[in-house]
Parts: sequence; structure tokens; C-alpha cells
Amino acid sequence: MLTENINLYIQQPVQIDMSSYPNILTPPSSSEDSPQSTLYNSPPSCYGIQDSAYILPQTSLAFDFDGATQATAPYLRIVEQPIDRFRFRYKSEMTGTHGSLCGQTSDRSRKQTYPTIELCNFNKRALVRCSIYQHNTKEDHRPHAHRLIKKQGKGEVDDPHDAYVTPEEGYTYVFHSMGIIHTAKKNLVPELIRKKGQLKKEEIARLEGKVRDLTQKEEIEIKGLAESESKSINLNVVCLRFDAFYETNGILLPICPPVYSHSINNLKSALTGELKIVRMDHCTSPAKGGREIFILVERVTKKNIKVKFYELDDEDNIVWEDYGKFSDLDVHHQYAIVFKTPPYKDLTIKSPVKVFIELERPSDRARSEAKEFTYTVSSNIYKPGSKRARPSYDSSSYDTSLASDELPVPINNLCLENSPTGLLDDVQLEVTSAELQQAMRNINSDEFQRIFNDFGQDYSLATDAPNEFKKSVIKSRVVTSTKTSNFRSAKSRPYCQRSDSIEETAMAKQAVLELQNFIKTHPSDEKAVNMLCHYLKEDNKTNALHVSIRQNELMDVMFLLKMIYVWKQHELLNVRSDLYETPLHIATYLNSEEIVANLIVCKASVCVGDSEMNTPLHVAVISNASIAIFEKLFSSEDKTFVDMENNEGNTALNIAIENGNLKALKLLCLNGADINKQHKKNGYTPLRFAIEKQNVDIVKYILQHKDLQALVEDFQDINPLQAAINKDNSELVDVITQYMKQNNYVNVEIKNEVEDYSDDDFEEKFSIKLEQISSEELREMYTNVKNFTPACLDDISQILDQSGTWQNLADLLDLGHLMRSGLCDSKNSPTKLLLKLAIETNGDSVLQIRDFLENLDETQAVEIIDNMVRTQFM
DNA sequence: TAATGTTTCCC
DNA sequence: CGGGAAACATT
Repeated sequence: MLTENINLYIQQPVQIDMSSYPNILTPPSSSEDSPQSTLYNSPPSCYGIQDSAYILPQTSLAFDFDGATQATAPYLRIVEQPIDRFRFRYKSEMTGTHGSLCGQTSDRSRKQTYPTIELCNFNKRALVRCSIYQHNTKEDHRPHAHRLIKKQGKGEVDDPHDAYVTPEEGYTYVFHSMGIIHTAKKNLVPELIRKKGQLKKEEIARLEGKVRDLTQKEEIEIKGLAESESKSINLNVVCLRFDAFYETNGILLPICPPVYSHSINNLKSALTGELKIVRMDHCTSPAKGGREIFILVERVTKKNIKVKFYELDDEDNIVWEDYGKFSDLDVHHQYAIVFKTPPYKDLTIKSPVKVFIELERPSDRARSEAKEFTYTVSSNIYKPGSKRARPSYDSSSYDTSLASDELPVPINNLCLENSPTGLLDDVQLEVTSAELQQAMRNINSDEFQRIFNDFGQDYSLATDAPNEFKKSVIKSRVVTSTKTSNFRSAKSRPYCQRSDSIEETAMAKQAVLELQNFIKTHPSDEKAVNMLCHYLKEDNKTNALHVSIRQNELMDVMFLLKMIYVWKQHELLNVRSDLYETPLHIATYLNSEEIVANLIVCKASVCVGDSEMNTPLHVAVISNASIAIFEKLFSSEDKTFVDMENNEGNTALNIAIENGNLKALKLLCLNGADINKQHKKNGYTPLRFAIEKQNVDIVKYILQHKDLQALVEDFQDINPLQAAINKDNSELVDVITQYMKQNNYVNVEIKNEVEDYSDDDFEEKFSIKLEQISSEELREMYTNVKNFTPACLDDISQILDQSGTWQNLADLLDLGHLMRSGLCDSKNSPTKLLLKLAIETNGDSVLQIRDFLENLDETQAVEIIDNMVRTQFM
């Protein structure tokens, strides 16, 4: 019987450990020539898993198979690993069907896969087996007390699951419809005894050549092992073991060493369950760290959880990492963690740094999905109550007695960041009045032009005329300018938290005067540039421009802007005050349309953040600025600022929604604000924020947006529409349900309970989401489907090829003869061929085929086809 | 007791 | 199906 020329190794374990696995022994007929003392060589690496128990005894080969080398030794290859997280169900939960153990690369919608094994280098029909084992890193494998069940027909059977592989099927086998039953603690020992007994019997059959019952001694031995093992067994991790056997006379001879899948973790356990950050109260921290953050998480164990921060470079390498600081007292009931952020590696960052935050479970080094987090620049501003001295403006900084030849030396390294042309080298120093005029012609602001044309006149006024006269001129202009009517008083403003001191006002006036005087006497002197920079360059300090804007001294502002423009010192416009606001922030806040307009013309940056990283656009929304202000801001050449986030992670759009500012919302949307941008704290989209705010007008407006993705889920996997219909707000619910009807969102799942509202009216409102597609409707849909999708074809072919039902189907379709007449190429799927013939040649309908399959009890295949039709129809 | 772990139940 | 949570058990 064993004389066939087949590729079969008979191996012998080094140690006989009946508790670990069925021993693989030489059959009785050849056992005498395989003594234990034989020299062994190493197993070929192609075994996929190292297992010292399986060593090929060279002298004990059962067969000489034409001098086959190790390269041609048979081995098992796992084609598709099982999914690594799966819910183990208790027996009491196994009523109805739950998901089956699918393959690792399984994809919900595209292609379902299942654990798949291939027997390589073998050329005869063989038995492959799948069973459930304990997952050990050590090379010590024992059956697991959990049960690996497989649905077969209506019932289900326990492992081991045996199946044949043949050359026709490429020596592969797909194990589908399997589930894992969590054996209750009290049943661990009996279950282990049962499995060990089974394996022992197989081993005896191999050794003794026939099947017999276990002796009492053997049973007691098994019982002892089961009891001790039950105490150490890990109930939340299992793996699959695959064997290959050559069957002869009812005895199973191993063809090669078994292989083990990677671990399968119980999705339900806090020890192995999925880690997830569900929400955080803040998504930023100053670079110095220490900010207290609350995060909500899926179930964790307090002694076994860390919060990791890390930064990636462009190639996704970790360039920095640290951990959130907390004790296990800071873990609230397994579902929330309060921690302090670690300091970033560089405490003096100049721009925000994007990092990631994730949960890490030390016990199995599992990690959650990472969420974005931002380290912010410390604005270093004066805060009331802090010990830091308030910036002073002593007169020496603005020394008016500077003679023209004593001006500060040219600021050669006036390196104005972000501005390639910011260096003095690039500045045209010899400015003639003709050039000034030329420069001004390029400015397309009428207002600016007008003021500039008045420059000479003002100039003379400013220098020669008495102060009273000058003031009255300026005043009259301010009053006559209609655009300044919206001007907000600088007093009582929440945003610019202080008004200017007398000294500051004086300083500003002085600076302007000084410059004007200098220019008058030295119209094209390069030193004017130095002077200008001298007054306006220093960041984090209130300068003349800030003050002039705050006080709405239009003439002074325009003068300074002109100087900056002509000498191309645009970066001076982005210098921040002691409150960390740029001129544009201040002008925007004060609703000074004219100044905003001219700042933009002069290329003031719209991207600079204030102490809270609010851009001027944020400020415009916060202060409910006029439409004109928004328009000016959007007229900036820089278009990247629309979606910038402040230190709370809010975009201007978020603030508009939070403030119920529909006007700002519209303006932002019209100017390209991202309507689907998720907040870093919780994944909310603008629509979701509007819904949470229950502002129906705003919700309505957002729902009309052409680019809206209404179903973007938050970190808790709730989409905005689900959130909306759970609100106790009938107006809002009406708007949402109407939207859903219009967009055919029939199958939006409602994850939260609605049963609190038992009145019929309420129920009815939701009926459109809850209703199932009736079978009539489904059949209606079938009439529009002429063929199978490739993905669907793949899936059902796999099932029908496996079960062999394709033959029955062929008969029902009157194609049985064709299929058997040699058309059927064993390399290809017979089902695929059959379905192609049926539809393309016979003209059978998909519905007809579906119904035949239903008659043949191929419920899984039927379901796949139904799903295909459903998804195609929508 | 309070917190955590296990099993059952339910939509 | 897949998920959540109540109920029960243990530490």
C-alpha cells in the first residue's frame, strides 16, 4: 500500500508529547526503520513556521521518491490568514447567525475571503484539516478549549474540520462559515478532555494500526493535563492549526508539519479588544506640554494602557515620541483617561507641529488608530496677573532726536521669514517720485489711490501746519468717508483687550511724524527704509501701525502702508503687537473696511495667527464683520487660509456655525471653505456641529451645499444624520428626514435608541430609515440587473465550486450536458463558465438563477446575489 | 464595597 | 448580523 511513488514524508517528533498535538509517527509497517536516535536535519524554511518537533529524519523516509530533495518536500502554505480580531461567542449566543470567521484581507463590500490553505509539492488527493489551537509564541502547541464550529447545512459541527484537496482544485481549500464558541469557564476541563481524547485516539490508531478506546490510565492522564492546562489557558487568543494527511486504511498519516495561523484575538475582551480614541476635549497643546486633556476611549484596563504622542517625517519615520502623563487613578471606569500632554522636543517652535496621538496597550503592544494632534506656538504674550513685565515703550525706542546720519545701520539681516523678497538686498532703494507714482499706479484700490494722491498735501500739513489744523483735516476725512461708518469703537472690545495708553499713542504719532519729516528732507534716501523698519520691525510689541489702526487714524495708517508698500517691506505688515495681533487682525476686528482693504493690497498675510492661532478670517467671523471685510480678506492672493484651524482646532467655518452666523457661513462656503472637514477632537463635520447646535437655518444651508458629504462619521462612527434624528427637535428632524428622502438614504442605520419616544407620530417619521426592502421591491430591482458583477461572480463561484452545487445548477439550467462535455476546463471555475453560458448563450435571467440557487439551499450565494442587486440599484 | 471580569440577553 | 449592555460572578 505504501509503495506508490508519491511525495510523502513520514516524520517523527523529537519528543512524544501527547498533550500537544497528534503525534506523527511512522506507520506500523515502517516504524522499525526509524529509530529515535536517527540524525535529524532542519526542516525546510518553506514550512512557514518553525517547529522543532517536526524534523525530517532522513533515514526514516517512508518512500524513496526519485531522490526528491527538501526543495520538493511537501508543505502547507496559508494562502489567506484568518482575521486577527473576532468576537468569540458563548454557546448561549449562537442562536441565529452571526458573522463567520473571515480572511484577513476580507473586504466587506468588494471581496469576502476566508482562511485558506494550500498543500504544496504534493501530487495525490490529500486531507487537510483545520482546528483551533492555543496561541503560544513558544513552540508548544495545544488544542484550545474553545470550539471552532463550522456551519454545515442547518447544523454545525465541531473541529477538527477535514476536507480533501485535489489537483483539480489546485490543492487549496477555503474554510468558510466557521465561528468560534467561547467555552464558559466551568466547561473548560471537559472540553479539553474531549479534544485531547480525540487526538489521542488518532495517535493510537497511527501507532497501533487500528482504532481502540482509551485505557483508564490514559484517560486519567488526559484529565490531569486538562485540569492543569485549564488554569493557564488564555481565553482571549486562539489560532488555527492546519494539518495535511494522507489517508490510508482509515489511518491519517501526516504529510508534513502542521502550520499555525497568526493569533485571533477576542474582540470582546478589554485585554485584546480594539483600542480606540472616541473623543478628546482638546486637540492641541502648547509645545511646553502639561496641558490637561480628557479623552474618551473604548474599554481599557487602567493598568495596561498608555497614551502615546509621536511625530512622523515625510517618509513616515517616527522622529519624536513621548507619552501622556497620568496614573491609573486618572482612568475613569475603563472608558476615559485624563492626562497631561508631554512636552514637545522643541519648546520654541515657530509654527504649529502636527503630531499623532494613539493608545498603546503594553501587554500585547496593540495600538489604536492614531488621531491628529497639534503642538502650538506659545504666543508668549503678556497676561494680566502674570509676573512678566508689560512691554514698555520708553522714549528711547522712539528717540526723535536721531539725526539722519545717526540712524541705525542698515538692517542687513532683516530676514523676514516666509518672504523670499524680504531682504533688503531686493529693495529698490533709490526711489524717485516718478517711481513712487509708478508703484502707486499698480495699486488697484481707489481709496488707496485717492489717499496717495493727497499724500503731498497731507505731508506738508503734517510737517508744516500746526497740529490743530492737521487734526481737523484728518477728522474731516474720517467723517466724510462712508466706509468707516461701521467702525467699532476700540473701547469695550473683547478681542483687542486693551486700549492704548497715552504713551503708546504718543509713540505712534511720534514715529509717523519722524518718518514724514525724514522723507520730506531726504525723499529718496535708503535710510528711510531703515527707519521704517526700526519703528515697525520688532515682533510681539505694539508699534505705530497697530496704534494708528486701533485709533482709526486713517492718514497715519495710509502713510505707513505707503512706506511699507513702496519699499516692499511687506513683512512689516505681519508684525504682531504685544497682544499678538497683526494689523490685519486689529483692522478686521474693528471692522475698518478701508484699512483691511489696503492691508490686503499691500500684501498683508491672511494666514498669520494671533495668540490663539485665529487668523484674520476667524476674527472676522468672531466679530461678525461686514461682508465687505470678508470680501477683502478673500481677495488675498493666498487661498490656503480658508480652512486654517485655531488652537482649539476650529476653522472659521466652525466658529460661524457655533455663533449661528449664517452670513459668515455663506461667505465662507462661497469662497471654498471645506464643508466636510472633520474636527480633530471628535471627527465632527460642520454639518454635525450645526446639528448639535440645532440651528435649523444653518443645517438647511449646509444641506444644500453641492460638495456636502452628509454621512461622514465621527470618531464614534455616528454620522450626522443619525445624530440629527435622535434630537428631540421636530423641526430639525423634519429637515433631515426630508433631505434623506431626497437623497435616497433609505438604509441609514440608526445606531442610537429611539424607543424613548413611543408616540406613533415619532415612529412614523423614522419609518423610512427603518423599513426593509420588501421582497417584491427586491424582485423589481432584479429586472434591471442583466448580469453578475465580477466581484459577485467571484464570490458565488467560490461557494458553488466548493460545494459542487454548480452541477445541480447546470442540470436545472439545462446545461448539464455542456458542462460535462469537456467544455469545462479544470483550471477554471466551473461555476463561472456555467453562469456565463446561462446568461450569454441561454439568456437566463439573474433572477432565475437566484431562485434556482434558493431551491438548492445555497442561501449564502443567494444572499450575495441579493446584495449585489441591492447595491447596484442604489 | 467598588471595580473588574464573565455570561447572558436583546435589538 | 453586529453591537451594546444588563445581569451575574469574582476579586
